[in-house]
Amino acid sequence: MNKRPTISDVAQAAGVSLMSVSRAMNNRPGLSEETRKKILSIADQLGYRPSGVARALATKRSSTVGLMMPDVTNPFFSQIAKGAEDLAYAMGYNIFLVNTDEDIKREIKALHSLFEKQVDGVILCSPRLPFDQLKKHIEHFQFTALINRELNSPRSDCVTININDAYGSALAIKHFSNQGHKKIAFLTGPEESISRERRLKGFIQALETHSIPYDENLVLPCSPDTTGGYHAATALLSGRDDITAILSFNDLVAFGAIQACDELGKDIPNQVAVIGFDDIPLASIMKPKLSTLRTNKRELGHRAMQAFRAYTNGEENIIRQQTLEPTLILRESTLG
Amino acid sequence: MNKRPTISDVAQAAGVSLMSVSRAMNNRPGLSEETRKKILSIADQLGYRPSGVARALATKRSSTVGLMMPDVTNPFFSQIAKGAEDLAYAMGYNIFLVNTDEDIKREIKALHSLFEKQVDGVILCSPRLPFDQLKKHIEHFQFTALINRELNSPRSDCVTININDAYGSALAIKHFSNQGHKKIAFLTGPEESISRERRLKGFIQALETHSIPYDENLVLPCSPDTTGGYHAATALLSGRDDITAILSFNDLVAFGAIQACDELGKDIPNQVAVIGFDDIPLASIMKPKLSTLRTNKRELGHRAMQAFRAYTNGEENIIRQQTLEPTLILRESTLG
DNA sequence: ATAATCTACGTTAGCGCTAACTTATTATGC
DNA sequence: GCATAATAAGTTAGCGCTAACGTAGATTAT
Repeated sequence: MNKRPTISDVAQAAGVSLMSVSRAMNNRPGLSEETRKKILSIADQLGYRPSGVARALATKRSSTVGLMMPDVTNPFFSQIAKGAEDLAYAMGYNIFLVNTDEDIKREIKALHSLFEKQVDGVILCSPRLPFDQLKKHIEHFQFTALINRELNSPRSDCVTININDAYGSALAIKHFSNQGHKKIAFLTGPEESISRERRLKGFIQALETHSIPYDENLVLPCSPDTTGGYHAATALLSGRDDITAILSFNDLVAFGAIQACDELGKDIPNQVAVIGFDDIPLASIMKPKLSTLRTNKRELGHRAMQAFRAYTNGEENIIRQQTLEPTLILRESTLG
Repeated sequence: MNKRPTISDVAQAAGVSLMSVSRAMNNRPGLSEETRKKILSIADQLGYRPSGVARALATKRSSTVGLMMPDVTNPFFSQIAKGAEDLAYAMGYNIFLVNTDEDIKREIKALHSLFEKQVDGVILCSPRLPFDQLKKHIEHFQFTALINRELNSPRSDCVTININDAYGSALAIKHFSNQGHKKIAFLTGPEESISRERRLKGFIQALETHSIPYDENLVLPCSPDTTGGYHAATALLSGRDDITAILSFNDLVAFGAIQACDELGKDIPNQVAVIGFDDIPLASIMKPKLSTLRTNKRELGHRAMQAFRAYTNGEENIIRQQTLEPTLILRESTLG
């Protein structure tokens, strides 16, 4: 690795001042076409690329965005990452990816590290941080997009983008009810999850709407993966035949539940109907094909970056609270 | 957002010089415990966090690594990302994630942007770039880990980490052969893929080893997802019953192939046996549970960061060419 | 013809930090 | 008790870039 050429190397080679090179590289006015071309050609020859670090220090803009999420490995989040990165790429921004593993301590460290890196904005997916702390951190960043989390006090530099979780639950219960289900279980995902809370609220309310009595024994928390769904469903369904429908925190949990049903000899959908959440790519490949509440995950990431772009462009009418509506996709894991 | 406090703000508030603050923040010698504590407490009070940008400019180290991959959405790559990010986190590094969408132009732009951001090293997953260009880019970086790609000319600042693809194919063919299969198809994945090439080579050689004639009509490229597998398998299997085994480029392709078999009324594994590649989390959830060549994806990312750490620590004996061996996991999609 | 404006540059200072050197003070050796 | 060394600081310069301002010469206005 040779020494990296700097702007002065280019300036010297071209026989011009630093500023002329800077202007040429940034495509700014104040140069004749001739000089500009000469500088750019020499820069190219030398393999010169401006130092983003020096530029960031001088301009106080790093062209960098932080993306914090529990786990990229989870299809839900990797899709968000993709949606965000796609637009970031188009904007000439780079993305810092940080996983938190649902660990609050790690979340705090992640926020600190992003702050030190002087990102121009952050996208925080499902932050678990208590409200007060979260708020304090947000204040440090120039711009924040909160995915899957509300903010009670509106800020001009913070946008929230949420799935309408309660509505999703309602859609599922409505369908279950229409199909005549009375004993509907809910595998809720992790107890600290915000989505869980909202979905549970929607679940309970929808039951009421459809005059189905709420039985708290049918509501079980679980880890948000196949194992969690498997264990929870096994615990729930063993030795009883009255539960005929399961709403699951996400598709992975649903898969786990289906596996449990399988082992317990319960036919899906005839003995137990299952609805998932997310519609990950494999939902339509599984057997039975999974009925699920589809959410546009790419769109979540995309919207976050769009809001960031709007904010940095100084646009006025940024929608501070955005909600994406899930849609119920009926496949083979439900009746009808 | 208030103005971010700088090192001078802390120095002034503490009544010490800049260097004392710097030393305190970096935990360097040359300070009494008393002063150190005072400085740290004042820094904390002010909410001071050193500017990574300024530090990077001064030290020429950004504590940042670039991670380039075709698509985070693909479970194979997201696991690599996780493995890398985990160790990066432990090292106090941040990761720039860049997707290339298998697009060479985008790959080049990604490398440029990472170079501008002055990453301390890059991890390149399955780069599609022609060899000469790739080499030229690598020379610009202080350290490069190549995942899923070889480098003919060894460099002290470049490590390659590969799956033993040919061996994987061989394991699959051996098993198929032991089960009496004679007509074995291979859905190879994208034609430009390096893995495809290596697996195909292993496939052909293994056939020879087991005295099975090679029939190029049984080898079909496909996009590396369920759709690709579905279409390829449909094209391959329609109107013929002689093909009894399919090796698939990855698990998604295998799922697609299984779906195709399903629709063609072919029983798995009795009429057609299927082996995938990767062992993504859902492979053991699918019905039938997928037999597959497991590769430790987390380990790939982890090793890349380990090599980076070793390199930056100035360690001598870094293994420049690492190979991970796949293992054949037999489940329900194969006989036996 | 002279002032006013514009074009195409150049100069200077500073972004926030640290490496490398310098200085004052205290501890140690003989 | 005095030289020597160690400790705990401080000072200076510079990392590579750009914002802001400066300037010479050409162009336009009056």
